Amino acid sequence: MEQDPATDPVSELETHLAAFQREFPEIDPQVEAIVAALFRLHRRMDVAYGRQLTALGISNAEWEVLRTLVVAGRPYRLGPGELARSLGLTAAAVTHRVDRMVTDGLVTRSRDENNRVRVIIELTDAGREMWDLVVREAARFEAGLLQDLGSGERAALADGLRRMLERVEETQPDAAGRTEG
Amino acid sequence: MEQDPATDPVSELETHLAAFQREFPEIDPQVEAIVAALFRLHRRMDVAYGRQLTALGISNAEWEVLRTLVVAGRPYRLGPGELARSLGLTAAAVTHRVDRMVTDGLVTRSRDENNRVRVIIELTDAGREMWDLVVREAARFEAGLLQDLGSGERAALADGLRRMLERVEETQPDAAGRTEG
DNA sequence: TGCGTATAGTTTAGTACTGAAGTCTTCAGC
DNA sequence: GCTGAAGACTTCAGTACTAAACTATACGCA
Repeated sequence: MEQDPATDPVSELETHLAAFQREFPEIDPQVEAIVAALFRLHRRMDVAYGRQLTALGISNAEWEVLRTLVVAGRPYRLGPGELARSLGLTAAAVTHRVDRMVTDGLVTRSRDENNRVRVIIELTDAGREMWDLVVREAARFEAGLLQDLGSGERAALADGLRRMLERVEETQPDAAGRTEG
Repeated sequence: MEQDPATDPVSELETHLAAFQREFPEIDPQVEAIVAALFRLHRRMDVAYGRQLTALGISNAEWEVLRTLVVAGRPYRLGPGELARSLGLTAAAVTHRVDRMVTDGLVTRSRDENNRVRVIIELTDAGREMWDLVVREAARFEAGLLQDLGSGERAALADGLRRMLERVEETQPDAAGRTEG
């Protein structure tokens, strides 16, 4: 990775973009810059969240389930099938995750007595408290990432991302979004 | 998820943001909007890339290895250790991935005769051709996502993402970035 | 030359996921 | 109220990963 100091790219992102220009000159560098920054940023944030979660004693998988239940609203109950759709997982994976979370006391699993085919996964008080804890930590971290940007710049960023998201949702309609972020 | 039509959010993103405001009113909604859009966009794009790759006959894992070799530049050779660092995987995982890719004819594995501890993973012509094919498809897709945005808007988006990335790299220095995107 | 340590990569054991097969509950039709 | 089909979840078999143990080569130094 050693390079001539005069042209040494400052970041790994620049190295990547330079390599792309070298290998594929006909690709629009601005498009590639946006996509590459987006993927790198996501990756880094994901790693950072993982660390925070580990420090707080839960896994990323458990956190996703907690968040999905909270976003669903009171009384914080969903079936395995609903969870699977929201999380973009198979029902089998949800069965395994919920097994672990019941052991950890974050959720309970019970049969719906009105319709015994259905299973109800419900957030416990401990689960809700864990959620609060994680969200506060994450919000602090996220605010830090954006601290350099003024209100107008944030609005421009949010707008750009939203418009890309609308496009991708049009283009790829059935790729059900897991409740991420 | 049924809601009053008058306030029915148009997208799943808005549902998520509304839920966050409801459950956690003290969080800055603009920050949450940026982070949530970013994660959703990444997820959708990831799914879209996965489909393209499947259609072209390789997996996402194989694609990551091809890209890392190409970005490294001619003669498109790296050792398992370098690949592991770039990809954010363990050396063990690289061993397994390369096993599959050798079978598929995308790369070759050989000993460095000057230093027999080292193993050289080298892109084959077939691997390079596959890379070209994938990049062209991906570039078309990415350009489509950005087609609504003017040059100034793209610059603002790229700038915002880059500044977030710089921040996260400062805050989380050792989370080596895999060569993603 | 030969020993000890460091380095590069592979193998092994264990975890989390997927797709498919299986189990149990409900409901419609007779 | 029995039977068959449909639906919701779980179990099973297989895949890809990680951490840790292992193997083999290289290097420093007497």
